[in-house]
Amino acid sequence: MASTLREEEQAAVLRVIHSIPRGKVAAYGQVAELAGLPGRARWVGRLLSQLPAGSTVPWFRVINASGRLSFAPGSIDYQRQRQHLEREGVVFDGETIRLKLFRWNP
DNA sequence: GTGGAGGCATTAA
DNA sequence: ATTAATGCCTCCA
Repeated sequence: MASTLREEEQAAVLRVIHSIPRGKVAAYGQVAELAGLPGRARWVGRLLSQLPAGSTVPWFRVINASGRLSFAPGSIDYQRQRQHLEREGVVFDGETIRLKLFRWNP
C-alpha cells in the first residue's frame, strides 16, 4: 500500500468537488465536511491552490461560506472563476452569489 | 531532526 | 469591520 492518509483525504475532497453539479456552488467548509474532514475548510483551500494547471477539477465551484469568491475582486483569478460560474448560469448580485438559489444541497 | 513564527483560495461571533 | 479559533505549509535557527 503506497497511499498515505493524506492522499486518501485529498482523493475524498476531489471526489466531492467533482460531484458538485453544474450551476451550483459549495463552500470550502461544506466540501471538507462532505469529504469526512470536518473543520478543515482551510486545508481544502490550500489543496486547491496547489492544483496543477491542467486539472479537470471544477475548483471554481468552491467558494467561501459568505457566498463570495476568495480572490480579490478584479484579480485575474477572480475574473476567471467568476466567468466560469456565470457561464454555467450562476448569477452574481454585486460580488455575492445568492446562496439560497445556487448553493449545492446534496 | 525539531520547534517557533508567519502566512493563507476559511469560518463564526 | 475586527477578532478569535483552526489546520497545514514554508522558512529558518
